[in-house]
Amino acid sequence: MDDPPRDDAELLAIGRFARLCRLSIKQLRHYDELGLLVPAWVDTRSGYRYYRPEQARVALTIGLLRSLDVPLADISQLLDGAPAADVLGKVRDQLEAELARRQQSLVMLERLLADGVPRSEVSLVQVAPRRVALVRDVTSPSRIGPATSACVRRLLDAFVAAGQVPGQPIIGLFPLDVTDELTVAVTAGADAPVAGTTADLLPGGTFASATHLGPYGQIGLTAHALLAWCGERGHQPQGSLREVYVNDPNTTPPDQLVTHLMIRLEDPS
Amino acid sequence: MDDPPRDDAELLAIGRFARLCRLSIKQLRHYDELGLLVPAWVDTRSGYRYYRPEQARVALTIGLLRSLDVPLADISQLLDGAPAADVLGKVRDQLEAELARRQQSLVMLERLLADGVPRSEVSLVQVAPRRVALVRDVTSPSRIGPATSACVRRLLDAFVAAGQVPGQPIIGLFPLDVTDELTVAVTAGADAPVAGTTADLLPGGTFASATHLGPYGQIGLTAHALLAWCGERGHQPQGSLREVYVNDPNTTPPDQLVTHLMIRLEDPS
DNA sequence: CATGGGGTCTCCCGCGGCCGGAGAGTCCAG
DNA sequence: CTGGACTCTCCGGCCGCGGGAGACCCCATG
Repeated sequence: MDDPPRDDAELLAIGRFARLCRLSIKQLRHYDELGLLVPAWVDTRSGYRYYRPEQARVALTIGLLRSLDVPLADISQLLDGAPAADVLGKVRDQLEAELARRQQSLVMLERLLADGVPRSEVSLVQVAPRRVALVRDVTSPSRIGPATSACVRRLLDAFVAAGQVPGQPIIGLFPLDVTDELTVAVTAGADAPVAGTTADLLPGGTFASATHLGPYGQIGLTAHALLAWCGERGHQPQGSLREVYVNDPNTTPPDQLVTHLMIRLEDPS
Repeated sequence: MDDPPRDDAELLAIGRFARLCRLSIKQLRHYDELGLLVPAWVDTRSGYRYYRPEQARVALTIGLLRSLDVPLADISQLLDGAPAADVLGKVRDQLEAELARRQQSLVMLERLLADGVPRSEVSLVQVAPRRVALVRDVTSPSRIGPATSACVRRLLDAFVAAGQVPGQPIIGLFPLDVTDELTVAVTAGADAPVAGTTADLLPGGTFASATHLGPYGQIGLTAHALLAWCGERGHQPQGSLREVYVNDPNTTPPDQLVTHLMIRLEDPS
């Protein structure tokens, strides 16, 4: 059992090794426990861990990757010989998504700081059912913006290719329960079917409606105000949130974009 | 004790209320426990929580702030009437710093993906002590880049104001143990004192040296290689990490910036 | 050869913001 | 009265350690 070191002079106790590779003793013990960085020799009697100086490179690499917030599980895979491109690529993609999300958060926070928590005016409107052409995509919460733009492009292209003209402003449909995977759809009025799109019927009924002024990235704030209004009155919103894009974002400055937000309320029956 | 509700019809059990304000039951219970959002009435016999529809606005506000990663403690302060500018301003600053850090991580990850974990060539050099003019600043790890640039500007301005010319390339000094607060310093050779700077003597001795090619933001990778080299050989680095800036970052593309990294090794005595 | 001081061990708790599940009790419609 | 849906509390888990308690160990002195 006892694995006698061939050359004691080379072995470092955990404290010296920790200083050498700028990790804490706690970290080294943790990495040992996980099998990530096992000491070159452990005294079975005292339990003391001893490291070889050559292990410093691995230790420093772990520290480097940790400073980039790479999870220990991924570092473990890397050290076990998994292809760096796969593991780090995945980590990079996650980091990129997270970064985009937090940048959105920052923008929202700025607006909250400037205007406070919004309390938009909400009105009740009656809407008739409407025949529409629909384009759909499944995406993650962080990709809502780009995914919606892409859908709008596909929708408009389909109208152009079919030689038709949208009958009403473009409307986006978004599920209310935002989980990690959601379906976005954009529609435009169309009495005849349009190739490359799905014909659909948007239900009518009583809707609560609020108007958002500003960039699309901050629609969440007005949506919050709208839902708060419904909640206060005990209305249970049904179906998707509708966003009616009044302006063309290509020709309108973001600060002046107008969007109507609408949510169907339960039937009063 | 039992607080009879004046109007039962208005009260919602936790499940309905959760659906109304798009929170999970677990979250609501947690917020109750923290005193963040206390049910309008709790049946003392069964323990059932009942909420009033008007509470939906607060609940949704909590959800909104949480979606921006605002910590519950800060939300709690806000709801207790703390000035939004203070609390949210602090949150925004933290988010901004975190964002900058992660963007650096992303850049580093990209380089790691392209080049793998670096293994720079390291050489031993003898360096003589040197008289320098020094400018110092205390900052956080995420602000190293800007803080160093600012120091360099101050240093050069001081030389200009004193009508002197730096004798050698500018050298940055950085502590090896990066905690949450660190002192950065930049120096340039100066035989005579320069007003607005501190006269200092950089110790000489044996140094391990590696050369970094590329943006300053990725110096950490070469520093890692240098420390790994030292560690493998059991050398205990001493004092600060020196960065010798060979080019002028204002006239050199980031990809072609050359920086010598040097770290003093312990005396062989 | 004892002593002391600094290293090191294991074990447990805590952080933040929940989620998942177990096992028991509650509510309400048929 | 029964059954199914709802709700309760309590416990454990996540991730990557940090802090601290209490016990043991190692080595350089006297």
